[in-house]
Amino acid sequence: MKILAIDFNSLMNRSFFAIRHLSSPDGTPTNALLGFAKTYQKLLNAFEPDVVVAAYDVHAPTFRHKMFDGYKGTRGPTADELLVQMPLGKEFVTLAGGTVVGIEGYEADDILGTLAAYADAHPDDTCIIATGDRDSLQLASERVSVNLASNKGDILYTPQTVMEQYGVSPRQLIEVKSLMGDSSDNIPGVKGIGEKTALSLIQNHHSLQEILDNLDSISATPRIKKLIEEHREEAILSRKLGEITCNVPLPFDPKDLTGKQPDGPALAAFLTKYGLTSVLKSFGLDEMPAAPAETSVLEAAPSVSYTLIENPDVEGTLKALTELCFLIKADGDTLTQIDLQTGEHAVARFTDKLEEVFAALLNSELPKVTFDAKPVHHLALDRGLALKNLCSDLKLAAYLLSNADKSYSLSDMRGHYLPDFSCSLPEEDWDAACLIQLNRAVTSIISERQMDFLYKEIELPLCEVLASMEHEGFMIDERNLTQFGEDLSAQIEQLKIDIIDLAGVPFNINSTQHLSDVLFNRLGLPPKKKTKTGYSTDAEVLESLLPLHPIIGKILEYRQLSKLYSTYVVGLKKCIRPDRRVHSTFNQTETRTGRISSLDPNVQNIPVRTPLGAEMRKFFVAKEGFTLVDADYSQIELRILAHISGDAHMIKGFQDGADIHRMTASQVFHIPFDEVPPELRSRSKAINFGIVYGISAFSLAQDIHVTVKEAKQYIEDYLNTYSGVNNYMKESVEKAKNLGYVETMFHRPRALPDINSKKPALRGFSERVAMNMPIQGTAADIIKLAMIKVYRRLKEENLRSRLILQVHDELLVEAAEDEVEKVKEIVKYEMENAAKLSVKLEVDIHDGKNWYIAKG
DNA sequence: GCAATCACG
DNA sequence: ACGTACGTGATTGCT
Repeated sequence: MKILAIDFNSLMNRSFFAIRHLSSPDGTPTNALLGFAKTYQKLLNAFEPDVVVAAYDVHAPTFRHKMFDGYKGTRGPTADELLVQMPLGKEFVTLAGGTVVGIEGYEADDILGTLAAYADAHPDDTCIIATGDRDSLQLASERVSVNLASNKGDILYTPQTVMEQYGVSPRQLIEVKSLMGDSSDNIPGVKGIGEKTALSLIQNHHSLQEILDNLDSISATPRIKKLIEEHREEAILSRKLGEITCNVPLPFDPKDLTGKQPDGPALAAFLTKYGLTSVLKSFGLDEMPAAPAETSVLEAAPSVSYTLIENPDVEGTLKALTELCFLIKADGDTLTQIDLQTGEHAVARFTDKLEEVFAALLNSELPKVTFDAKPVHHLALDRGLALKNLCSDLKLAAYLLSNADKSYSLSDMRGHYLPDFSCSLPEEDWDAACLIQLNRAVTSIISERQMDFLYKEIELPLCEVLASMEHEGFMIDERNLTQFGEDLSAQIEQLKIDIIDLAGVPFNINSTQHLSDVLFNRLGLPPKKKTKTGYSTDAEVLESLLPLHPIIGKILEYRQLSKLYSTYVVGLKKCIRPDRRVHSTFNQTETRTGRISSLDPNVQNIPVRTPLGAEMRKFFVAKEGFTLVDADYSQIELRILAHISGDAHMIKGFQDGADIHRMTASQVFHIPFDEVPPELRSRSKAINFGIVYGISAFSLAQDIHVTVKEAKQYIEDYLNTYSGVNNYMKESVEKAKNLGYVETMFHRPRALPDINSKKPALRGFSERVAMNMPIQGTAADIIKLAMIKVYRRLKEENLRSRLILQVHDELLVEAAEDEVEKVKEIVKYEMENAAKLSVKLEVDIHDGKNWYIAKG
């Protein structure tokens, strides 16, 4: 049997960069697909294999890493344009009679290696490896040859040709690489040794091991010997990294592989759909009856002919569909228009009997696709309906794939994922006309990036939970809030009088410029730090000036009270609706880390840290007959750090210790747990926080009021104690530098375009983000999972209690009084079991009639 | 529309 | 030599 083993990613990648931008009429990029299909055809003709296996990577390097090998053009195509085509390439292989295989945790190389090893072990079998990557040359053997695609045409490598070109055997290429390294694969090698030196060393001494064993006697300059000695460990590591794995657990036994004929009609339809007529001909399918009349339309017209039907029969329209791709427009709660894409080139527009259409649409069991589902959930909630079986929300998809954007729109998405989309409808109708195609493109990319779970099991179901929380709202005790405001207002007036009296001149205390003039010019107080526009008057500066003048204390008090008054009393009152509740909006597509944000009003920053501020929470109350249940994760970010770094000391700390900051002080400073002085505990707490944020000695010093030198020493002691944490920090930054992004446990990515910047400030910032985002983001992923589980249980168990709020590590339920114990049990269980980590997740839970009490 | 400040995790 | 903690939103003043 002759096996043709294709490095799918490598050849798709090459085709993508080799062929100028092309796309099918619906705007789907097709250049990589076309190049790959042609290459595939060429390989079939050249080698006439019995079976074809296309192996793909199921690991991180699919995104950005290897992606940019060989990219030298001036235009900046994004990785997304290639990723969209990956599933299409796989579909092509399947239709053309090949077998597609990818294995979690392995790269395509390893699968090719395993197939090569199979051929090596079976005298009747041979294997041809088709790739664009020289790494695979090490696989060449008596019955395995490597067809390397290159700019000068393909070259077929056998052990003889490898020997002729490199002067070493294929297997020895691994030894060569252990010395020279490979920057694209992040294999270090020996710094200072390049290809020439590495080849000559291996030609003379055969293997890395031999060189290391006989370092004194080898034929090399003293400089080279010194380099090898210094980088001995890296070389040994590189030797391991550079060898392709040849024992991957394949999902099939190679001996069972049988040659399959192409599925002619389906292949013809596929190639036609994507406008690949030249490939159609080379497969001899251009005469096939399955090729529909569309061909001519596709090739002739730059814009595809679409139909838009107004107000067709709803039931009849839905009956013909397998998936509902729709957009709903509303003015407040009034429906104004519903668009439904009824085919790749057809849109139905409803403007009449909208309530009926809406109900029919929502009641349908079909999978649903839309852009921005939360408002649709609201429209449904207002009507006692539910949006079921939502399988894609393109706004959420856009956010997951690129969370750096300020806003998301279908038009931007077309520009990015379907760059040449065009159709015969007026441009204002394109949003409704592109849903099917856009959904296909983005869901492909989400799968390629291992983000299916994040998308389908976290963000999509969360959307309904957030809609419900917004719908429920939070009851405000307006009477007592107003009273509190009046008390504040009176105090503020008195403080104003006192301050102006002490200043000796009337001025606007709210103006930092006027205040700065009074403090630093008129009263002659010493300025501490500058802002862009002048001297700073922030709380830190004022506190340092406290002993110098009685006005300072008054200003600090004024600031605190006016913040409470303007933001939390006046601001909050503006948001109270007739149901006596505030209905915040929870934004699911805002943050770079995956957290949600809250606005109008922001219920995630209600005061709590100062005694007076915490009073505010007494006005956030449960309705009649209900109680608030408040649950918060204990130290979730540090627990996640312990888990993802695998640091043994920190994990042990969490297993033994009730008080992690004391535990840290004890472990870092070698003091018995019970004898840690308060000062060291408090410093350790600051270090723990700093570590999570991506620490710098300067900032830590400023935070805990020690010298930078001392802070540096603390960090050093900390990282020596928690060496696993130290390694995690280094690896995360290293990963960011290589891949251009970092990600959470659930594969939520964050791009870091400045990570390799020459500007120290930009680079430093990106490095800190690389350390922090996976931690903060994983915590966000986990609490989102907990919210979904709590929401579902409250619903399934027919409870009247409702989830009403999330504050990053805290959930709040408005619980019916007779359900409180049940609710506490559910919330605690679901939060603690939302994810399985190597340390326990612990939740503190309390209840009370208002938020102040429920906080515990 | 930005800068400064301060509220939260 | 350089400027520093990570992530948000609301208010106020000023250009």
